[in-house]
Amino acid sequence: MTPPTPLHLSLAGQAVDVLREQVLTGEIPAGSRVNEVEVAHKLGISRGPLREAIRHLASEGLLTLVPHRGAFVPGADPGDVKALFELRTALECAAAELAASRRTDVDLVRLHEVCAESRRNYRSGQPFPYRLDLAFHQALITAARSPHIAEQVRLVQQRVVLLRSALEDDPPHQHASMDDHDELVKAVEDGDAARASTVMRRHLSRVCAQMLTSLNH
Amino acid sequence: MTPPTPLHLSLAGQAVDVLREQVLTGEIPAGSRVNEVEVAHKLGISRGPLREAIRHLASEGLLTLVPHRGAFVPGADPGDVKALFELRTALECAAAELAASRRTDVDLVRLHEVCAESRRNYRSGQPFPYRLDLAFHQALITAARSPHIAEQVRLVQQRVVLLRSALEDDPPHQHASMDDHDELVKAVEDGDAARASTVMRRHLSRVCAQMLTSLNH
DNA sequence: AGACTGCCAACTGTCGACAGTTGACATGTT
DNA sequence: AACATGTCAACTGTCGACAGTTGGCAGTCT
Repeated sequence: MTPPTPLHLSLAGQAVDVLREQVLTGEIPAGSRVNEVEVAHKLGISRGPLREAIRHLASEGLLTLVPHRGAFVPGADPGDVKALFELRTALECAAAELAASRRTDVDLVRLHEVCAESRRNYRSGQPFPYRLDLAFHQALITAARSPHIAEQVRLVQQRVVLLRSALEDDPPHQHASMDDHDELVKAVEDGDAARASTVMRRHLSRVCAQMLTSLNH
Repeated sequence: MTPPTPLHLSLAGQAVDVLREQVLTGEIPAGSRVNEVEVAHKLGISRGPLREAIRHLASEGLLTLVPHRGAFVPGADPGDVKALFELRTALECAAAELAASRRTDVDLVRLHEVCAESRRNYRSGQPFPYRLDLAFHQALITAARSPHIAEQVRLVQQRVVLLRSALEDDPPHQHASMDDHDELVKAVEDGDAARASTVMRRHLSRVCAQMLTSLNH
């Protein structure tokens, strides 16, 4: 059924997926080094494709390259966290504004859906899975309909996930986040771009502060 | 004088610089393909480092990769230009806000310097070099002191330069841009973040509209 | 004439091997 | 003992060659 379609991704592409997963889940812990021959052998490929995969992940900020030394999983530096959240705030506030002026009905349905699932999860007493938080922000940038902003948001959120994996998971303040999310959906629903941006900024500033305190134990 | 320092960048790094230059200046025209063996031979290197260079430029948006076909210099699509400027606006408005609240005296000196040179150039009757426009925006993001935002702005501006190289250069509206720049400096000097953001948004919206008209001849 | 089929050259994807550099350990010196 | 120097294994940077895929062209059939 896929005769001409190269169903099999290139080896480099596959390696990117596998490595990204391992880095984001902390399977390859922060600070550790990626040995080319070792990993290539483990993946059953040669060093060429693996190198391309490593460079790709480095361009996404998931690895840091040191000439003649190799690739390392970056750790969490408080100063860098603040700078990263400045970028995230710039991107997601803009996304919130655009979403407020461009959202369709299906976007709103999706946003309400995610919020409802969060509430359900909260009442069940279970810990707040980051999955739901990501789903919310994902739904928002979808509503913004700005492909370049969406791509950058994806990259930044990925780096935030990496930072979180380096933290001993403090359960996120689900209640505060849920309230922020609800308020955001309301602003987007009303088409109030300015309010959406303001709420997003407050939300992210709260999340950032929380991560910084987690960093100092 | 640089005994341990690997003064010579890696071959891949050198190739990145050379290729970036050739792509941005239009020496490799939009739509054309980059033949690996041919270019590698021309640069006197092997295909390995060249491939890494190509992938790197692709991650910067300066090349588009097609599996089993190779790398192409992307052309200018009006819809994409709008989306790109949405990203640029998000980033540079945030930078303008931050600059207004963080700028030091040396930042202000630099900003005034660039504006003054623009006025001098204008009075001399010469065409407005994009160099001065880039210098202004560069000075602004320096004043913002947000490394991640700065990096992303650099990448976006690079793509704008690529778009411009694909256009038959219409001289930019220097007068309007100069006024915008002056107004921006004033807002930054006053520490008025909201105003800086507003002016930047208007400025970029103007520049974007101008590029779109240039696209339709 | 037009459409389909099978071949072919060109190019990308991948591999294994060689060369140069780095950090660490061992040895010698003050 | 602390420091400087020499040596070495491990790893990255680079290269040339092979295999698989793509798009185009010639030839054939309707």
